[in-house]
Amino acid sequence: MINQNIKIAVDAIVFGYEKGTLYVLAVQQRFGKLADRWVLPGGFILDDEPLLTAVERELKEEAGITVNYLEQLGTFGDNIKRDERFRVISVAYFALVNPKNFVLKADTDAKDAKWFPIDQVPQLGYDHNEMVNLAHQRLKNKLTYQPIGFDLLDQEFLFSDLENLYCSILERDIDRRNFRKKILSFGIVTETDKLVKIGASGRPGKLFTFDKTKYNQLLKENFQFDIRFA
Amino acid sequence: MINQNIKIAVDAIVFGYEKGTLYVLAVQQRFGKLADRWVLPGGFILDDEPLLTAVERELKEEAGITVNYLEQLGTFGDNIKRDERFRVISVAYFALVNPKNFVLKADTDAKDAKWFPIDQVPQLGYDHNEMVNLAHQRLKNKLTYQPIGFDLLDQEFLFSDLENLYCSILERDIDRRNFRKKILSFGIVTETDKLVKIGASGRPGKLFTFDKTKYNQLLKENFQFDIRFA
DNA sequence: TTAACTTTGTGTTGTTTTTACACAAATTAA
DNA sequence: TTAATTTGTGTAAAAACAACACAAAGTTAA
Repeated sequence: MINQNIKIAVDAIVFGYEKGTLYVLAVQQRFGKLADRWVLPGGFILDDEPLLTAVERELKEEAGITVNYLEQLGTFGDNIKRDERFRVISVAYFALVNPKNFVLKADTDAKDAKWFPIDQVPQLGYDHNEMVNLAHQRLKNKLTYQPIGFDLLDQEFLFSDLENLYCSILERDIDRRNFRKKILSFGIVTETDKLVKIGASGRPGKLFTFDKTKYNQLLKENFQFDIRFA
Repeated sequence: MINQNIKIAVDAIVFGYEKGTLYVLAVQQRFGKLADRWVLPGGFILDDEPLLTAVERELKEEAGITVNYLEQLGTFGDNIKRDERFRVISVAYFALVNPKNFVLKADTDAKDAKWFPIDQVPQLGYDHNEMVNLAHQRLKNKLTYQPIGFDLLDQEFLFSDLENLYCSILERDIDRRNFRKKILSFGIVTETDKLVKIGASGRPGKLFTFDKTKYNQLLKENFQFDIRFA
């Protein structure tokens, strides 16, 4: 008989983006050893609950959000002292959401839920800073070879929004003309006929949308999304 | 108090390569519900044992091997009926080894250990075929952006060995001249002064080695290994 | 109402990278 | 010695990338 005193949790690194800043979601613990401490949203899974379901449930419970994109990041379990009673192994998930779509609300276990700019994330409990770093890396990489940036934006966006998102997350300058040319060449972003003026001043721009159906179709024909430039 | 009746296991998808064929390691179970069934090497982790250590231990115990490359692949846990007594969540690891370096020997739990050509893997127990598929995909992808092919070859190899490895694993033709030019341009493969004749006939070729130190150094200078062509 | 400012939108050219392609040299087997 | 096999090498055309500037549409302030 196997004698194992280990419990399984899930945690989520949820990224949000707004006006040139990348944010990470953290919640403040209400109970336990680390009460008041900021940690990633997450918690123990139920015996009959799939991992993904558990993450979605916790995000709903602790912050009141439903994400646009969710994938497994990795499993962490060698920080054996998370709880005194047993070892905890945590499966971390990488998630993207548009913060505008939700008002954060801490429901049950969490005292508070809050967006932290990625460069101002406080010291989190457990090994959660490590998870954030890994997820941040994943985000940067993935942005260049998968069209996940759209999951951080409104459904309709200005080309400059997309460009700024890439600039700020990848932390480098991008040539506006080359960027636009490249993205449009893929044929997965379509122009609507809506003109819109956003900020204070300047020429109004057209709104664009990401055509997911087209993208999935192209994938079958061996299309490879790829944005990498100086 | 958390009441969770779940156990944690690790499993490894170990790839080996020899003469144009990619192999996966499987072991035959000796005990339990699935006795005689082929499965991936793996098993339950100990309470105080890091995940990586557990995989290495199982590989040693069940097949007598030590791998060249090992990284986490993903965590599987939604196939709730692996064991009747409890749910099992398994952290799968991706591993590479040069089969020539070992004679497989099934030690404790395993009745037998065997290399299966990737396209002749039998139906494995649990969700192990799914893991193999995911790992196979990972191998193909990773081969193009990380120099992991060398972990499947002898320390000294012919350029044609490397080329054949890429051809056969990626299942496509490669232009010999362009491939060589590209790889050599990275400066991470060095030519030894050894000439060697391998097969039956043909002009002897020089042996090459992968310069890992040089590679690590280049990484710090933002070098990006990348092999993708028609 | 005009001038200054801000943001969107658009093409071309030079440079680099990728692709396609063929033949001589060294060896073995017949 | 001839045929077969494998290694080793360069060039030219095509495609992709990088660099770059100015007009159009709107707002704000003098």
